[in-house]
Amino acid sequence: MNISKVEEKKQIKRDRLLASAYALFVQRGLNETSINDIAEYADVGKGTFYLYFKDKWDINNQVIAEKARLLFDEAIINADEKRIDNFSDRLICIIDYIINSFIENNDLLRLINKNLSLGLYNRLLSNEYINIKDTFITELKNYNSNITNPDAVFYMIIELVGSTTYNSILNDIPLQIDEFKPYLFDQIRKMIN
Amino acid sequence: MNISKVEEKKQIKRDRLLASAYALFVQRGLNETSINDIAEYADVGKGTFYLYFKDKWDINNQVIAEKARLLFDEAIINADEKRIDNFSDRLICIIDYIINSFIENNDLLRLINKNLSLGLYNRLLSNEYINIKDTFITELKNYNSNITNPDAVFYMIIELVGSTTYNSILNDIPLQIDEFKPYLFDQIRKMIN
Amino acid sequence: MNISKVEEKKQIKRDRLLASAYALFVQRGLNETSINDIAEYADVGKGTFYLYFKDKWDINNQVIAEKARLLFDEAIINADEKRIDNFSDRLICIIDYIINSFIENNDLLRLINKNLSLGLYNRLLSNEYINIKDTFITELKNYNSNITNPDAVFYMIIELVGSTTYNSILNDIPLQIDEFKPYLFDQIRKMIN
Amino acid sequence: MNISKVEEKKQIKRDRLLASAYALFVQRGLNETSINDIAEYADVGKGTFYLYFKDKWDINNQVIAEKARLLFDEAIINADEKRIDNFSDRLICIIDYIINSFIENNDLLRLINKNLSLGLYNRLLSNEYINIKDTFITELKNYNSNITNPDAVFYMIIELVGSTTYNSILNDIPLQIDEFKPYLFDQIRKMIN
DNA sequence: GATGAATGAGGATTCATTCAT
DNA sequence: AATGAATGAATCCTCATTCAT
Repeated sequence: MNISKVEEKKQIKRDRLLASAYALFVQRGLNETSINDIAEYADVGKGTFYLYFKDKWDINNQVIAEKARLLFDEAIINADEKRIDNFSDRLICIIDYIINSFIENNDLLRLINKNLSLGLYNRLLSNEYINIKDTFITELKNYNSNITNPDAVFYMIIELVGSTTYNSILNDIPLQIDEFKPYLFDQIRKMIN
Repeated sequence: MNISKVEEKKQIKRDRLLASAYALFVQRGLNETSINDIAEYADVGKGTFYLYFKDKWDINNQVIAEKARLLFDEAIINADEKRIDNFSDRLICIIDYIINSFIENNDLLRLINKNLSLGLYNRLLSNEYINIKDTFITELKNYNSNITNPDAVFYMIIELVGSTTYNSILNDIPLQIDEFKPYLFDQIRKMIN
Repeated sequence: MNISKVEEKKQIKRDRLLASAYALFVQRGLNETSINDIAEYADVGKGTFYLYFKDKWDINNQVIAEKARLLFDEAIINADEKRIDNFSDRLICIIDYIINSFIENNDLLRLINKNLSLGLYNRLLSNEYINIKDTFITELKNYNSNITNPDAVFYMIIELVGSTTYNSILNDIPLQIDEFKPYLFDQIRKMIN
Repeated sequence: MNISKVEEKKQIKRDRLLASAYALFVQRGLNETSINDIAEYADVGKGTFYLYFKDKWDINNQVIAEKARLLFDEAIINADEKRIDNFSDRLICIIDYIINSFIENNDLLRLINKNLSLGLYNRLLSNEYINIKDTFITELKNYNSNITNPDAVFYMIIELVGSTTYNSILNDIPLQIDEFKPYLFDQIRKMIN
């Protein structure tokens, strides 16, 4: 069909721009990347950029959103495949998968960690496909009915993992990630028990 | 003496520039503030800026360092005055003081949170006057000899507090800071016990 | 017939583009209107514009020509209907009609006044349907055979009316148009007598 | 003196930019001249332009204002030197001087005629040094006390001269300027009598 | 004939940095 | 030491125009 062919081409351009932006943001950082750079690297006209994105921050958000969603999806699928019944084990499994992905892809860690704004962050956690937060909270309540505020627990886990793994993976602070993981997971188990 | 008078004048210029930078960074953010802006707001020649600072990032680090050190100092002095013997209570007291300062001064919270790079961060924790980290670790060991890695605990506490309070104070997420505090402090006590 | 239907459709597109250009030129001015704007406002593809017009200045001229011709035609028809025999009265009547139209439609006044180039101007005065200038000159000669150069008189009248009414209508300078008219008409009568 | 030397240098840059803008506007027109062009032609850094002018329209207005004022001043000085007592002769003398200047400098005519906005126009007529309009009106009243509205007469003369000479000088329409002058001056005399 | 995606030339503007005074 | 005029690289963004569908 004609229409789909045009749409397909558009999708390709858009994808090329996203990939280009990802590569450059990761390489040099957002501030040091110009729209010119992105278009050039994507082998696309400068004006084409503006057909798909408003500005640098727009494409940055979309890049992160896409990458982060992909990562979450994979982590959950992986946990599903392992058919772990116990909630706390399942949670650790998901977190472990994400941490391992970051270990293998430091650039992604850097990008997500540096640029995740609150708005984007919340959109990610409750997107149309998988409402991560609600699922977690429901499951946590079943698992441990003593917890007075599952919401608070959820956020503390997210923030604790997010902020500590960054320095552990990239700078071995306070410990190398492999050594740090036991302490982190131990802490998480304490939080939900 | 003449020399001291000159030194004094220089100090005044430097302080004016730091104050100006703080005001503008807080108001518009680092990216949207130019060196021209800083010099103008400080009522100082544009060239004068370069006599005291290398570039925008240099003055930014110095601004944050100064403000953060001041805050830590106050927090510790305050705890000292209260003569709390119990380690965990003392720790909570210090953290509470810092959180309360952030509640009263959201701009400072925003500035520190957004711009605290690892290098600066570590310099702050172990500056010449007060080695916060070492003091903490020594005291923690005395308090609970079962803890295998006090370093890891220290970092987890720092990161947990840093990342959760930001959203709690500014966006009431997951809860208003006053409601969130009990959960946070509870968590910290768990960590060191 | 098919052919006429196609022609009709083409005419509709062309008219839509002209109307769109008129609206936008009047609203924002020529410089601030892009071809994209015109096509979009006309609800027509961007490429379609180029099937009917060469560029912005082309459509601008056509817009003005159309609007101005319409105005002249109306003014003359109106004078004809009134069956005024006396030449000077008839002339004033025509001018008065045009001024009144401008009073009611300031946008048109602005558009014509700002963009009337000499070439366009002369084309208007001597278009295929009504040769305004020649008619005037012939009638003027009959009316007052003492006038040595009717051409010069014609131009002076045209220019005097054109330039003074603009500021009078839009800015009340030197007077409101209603107060200014007597002086202007008086002057015109002097010119042809 | 130091200060005056710096100020002098600044004045030179500003003048170079004005001269450059004049040359280019006259040559290619305002729309076809970029700020880059102006700076380059003035042999000045691109950024320097912005130290002295806001944008293209700003410098354009200043160019015209300067040139027009110069012209008026010259015309009046010239008339003063001739010591013509009779008001109508003096007026014609001034207008004649201006027209002759335009004949010798068509570029100036084009520039002023195309870009004289109302605001600028009024500022010119009543600048701090010579209030042309007020002087005219006072003198006209003395000359002919029968005139009911000298203001209206003044404007009509200005507009008539301005608009007819443009086409006469540049396009010989309706007549060459030398042939046209008698008709124009005759008309002006009629207006004030 | 109609469309609108793609392009890249071109223009406006900002700003870090230098340097003569 | 202090200044601020001068600079031009760098960047953003618009828009006329083309051309494949």
